[in-house]
Amino acid sequence: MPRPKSGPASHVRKPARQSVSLRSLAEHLGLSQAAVSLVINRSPAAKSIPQRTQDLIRQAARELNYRPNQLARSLRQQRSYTIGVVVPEISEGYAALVMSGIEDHLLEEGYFYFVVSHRHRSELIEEYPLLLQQRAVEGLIAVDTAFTEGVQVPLVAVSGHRDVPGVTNIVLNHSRAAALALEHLTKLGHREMAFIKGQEFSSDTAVRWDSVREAAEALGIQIKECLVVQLEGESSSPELGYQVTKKLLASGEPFTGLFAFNDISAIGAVQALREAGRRVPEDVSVVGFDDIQSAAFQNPALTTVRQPLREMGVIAAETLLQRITAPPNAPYPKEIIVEPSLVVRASTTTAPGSSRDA
Amino acid sequence: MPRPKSGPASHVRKPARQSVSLRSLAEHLGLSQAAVSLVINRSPAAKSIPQRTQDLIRQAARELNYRPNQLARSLRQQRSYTIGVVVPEISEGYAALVMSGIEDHLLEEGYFYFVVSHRHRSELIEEYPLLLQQRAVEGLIAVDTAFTEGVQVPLVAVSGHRDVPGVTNIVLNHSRAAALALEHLTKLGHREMAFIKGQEFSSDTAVRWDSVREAAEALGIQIKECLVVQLEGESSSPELGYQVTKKLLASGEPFTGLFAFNDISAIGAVQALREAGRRVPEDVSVVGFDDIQSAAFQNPALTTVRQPLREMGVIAAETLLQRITAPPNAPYPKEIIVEPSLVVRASTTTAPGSSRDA
DNA sequence: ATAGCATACTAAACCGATTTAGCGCATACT
DNA sequence: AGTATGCGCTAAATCGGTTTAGTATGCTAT
Repeated sequence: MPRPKSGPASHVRKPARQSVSLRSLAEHLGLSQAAVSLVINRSPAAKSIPQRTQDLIRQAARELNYRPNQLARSLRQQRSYTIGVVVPEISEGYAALVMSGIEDHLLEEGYFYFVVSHRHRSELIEEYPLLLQQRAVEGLIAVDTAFTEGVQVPLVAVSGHRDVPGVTNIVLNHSRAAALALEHLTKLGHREMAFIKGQEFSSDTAVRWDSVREAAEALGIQIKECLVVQLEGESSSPELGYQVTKKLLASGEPFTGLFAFNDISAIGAVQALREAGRRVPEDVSVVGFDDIQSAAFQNPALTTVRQPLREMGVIAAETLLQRITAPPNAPYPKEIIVEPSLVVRASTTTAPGSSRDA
Repeated sequence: MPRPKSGPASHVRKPARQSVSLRSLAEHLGLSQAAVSLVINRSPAAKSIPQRTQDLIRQAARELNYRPNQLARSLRQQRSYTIGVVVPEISEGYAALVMSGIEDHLLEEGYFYFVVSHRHRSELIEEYPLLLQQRAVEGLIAVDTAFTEGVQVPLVAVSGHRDVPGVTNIVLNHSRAAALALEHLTKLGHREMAFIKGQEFSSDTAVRWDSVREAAEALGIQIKECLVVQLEGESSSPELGYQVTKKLLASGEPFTGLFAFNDISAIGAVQALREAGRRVPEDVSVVGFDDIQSAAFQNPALTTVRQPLREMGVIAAETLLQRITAPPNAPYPKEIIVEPSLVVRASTTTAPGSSRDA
């Protein structure tokens, strides 16, 4: 249970009182706490305090190395300058990239953030937003995670939520993403295509699959049921893609193109294909999704549909801070759509025999 | 400047007062705040309060969905149950693995943590520990980051610090790590070896290099200056390893084994070798370092010296919490050594011609 | 002379909890 | 009768700041 223990361990140590408090600083100066506080915060109310006194106060603060306690300040001001970030896991790949975008913007603006990962355990998904709000976060960013209720602060979701009032969704243009991948493969002459769907619990799975079907239809490609597999399990290792690709191969149904749910599974797929004696890309072209850092350094380098993950993190942070500082009933965006792009690398090429066919 | 703006934006919204406070709950019950607090926290002092009243209090708390404000609690108790984690960057690979270990243990124990990344900018390395302490963190974990001063709370460093009083270092047994790699290569018959050293700023660079030299000497291997290159630049992309390996190849000096500073650079190295027409592992065996998740899914799968990064994160968190709850002047470990292991995969094999030679 | 005003501050409330000392009453004991 | 003990609570201090209302003083204007 992730809950502060009321009486932890044997020795609860009383940490040394903060060395220099506002009170001690004020006493040192022979002034009131109020005066010191006003000056230090450059409050407009300090305008009647003469420059000389202000200088003395600031100098003393510097010399004694005074640093106001943020806990106290937050309590009084009802502003914590803190937000909560909820991710499925702190993985290589997806979450790390989004987080680095979030961090960039937040820290620049003077906010700090808590990170929690729920590893798809539903009791944690319920509990964490509450725990974070107890810690006075001013807003939440959910990465690929859907909350059902209990969120009273502004919430921005990076791919995950649907139409819940109060949340701003940052979503990829999935139609375009699917079209990019399938157009690329068809242009290369591929007709027999296999697909790896995402796990049931991943919020992108359904939308993405719908988009794939639409794009396929638009391009006149028929999707064969036996060439569709679905990732299972919570790990984020290529192992999952490896497993389902074996299934795909076992079906005996021929295919020359493979569109994976993400780069991680594409990497596993490549391995399985190779073990089965299929060369990538000569025999099978593989397209991944996300463009995580290591996609470019696979062998062969992975062709993939790029999600601007870092930017999505930045946008999430920006939007959240805007919502936090906006007046209570101000309108806010329900959805922000970001565009994918196709990154063509070495894992795709013309379909076997297609140059003759054409 | 990462510093809270005193008057941010135009509309500073006064967030809705916390819906139900201790005060309102107590009023609702017609009891004092003290009584309610004692019962809710299961304080021993509540023993004189009859069960019936306790039940009423707890029931009301549940019904009104009372959740104590942690800010207020922390201020009063001088315990924030919060720690700060400082990393060079929120990358795929190293930091992500360590962080996931840290998170695992911390959240289990009811602690939350702030993450900050400094991207090797020295003013941030100085500023962040102070900023975190202003936010009342009870301890710090520094990942591959050396603080010079200003840390007044327990500090645990995961590879990075040296001999500073007050810090617990979690360090890899570098001698053993170097020995593992070089013994493996020599057993495979390699004599001509190239090395990629870490960046100047990486705290592991120096120790690791010393260990490599010692191990080489012990094995009777001569290290040629022209076969030693050093990573440069702050990015954590394989690009860096790619660049320096080109230099290595340009020197014209022959080599059949390559020991890289980390997996990321090893991946770049493989790419450079392959572009130069050298097959891996047939012509050159490559050993990486770290065993990041994607190492296993490279092609060829990377042989590497594994650092137990996740475990190091767990140990760091455990040690830190122990130090936090220990009495003020209790002794604490200065150094905790963790053991590397060699993970043999497909990027190393017997040296060209060595089977005939033997 | 005195109202009016600016200057240079301070007192005290407040944020939302925790925690110590102690009060009033009933019962038990000496 | 007087004192001790236990019960069932409460008052009030406290954590370390922020912020509003106000006070004392001196000066100017009428």
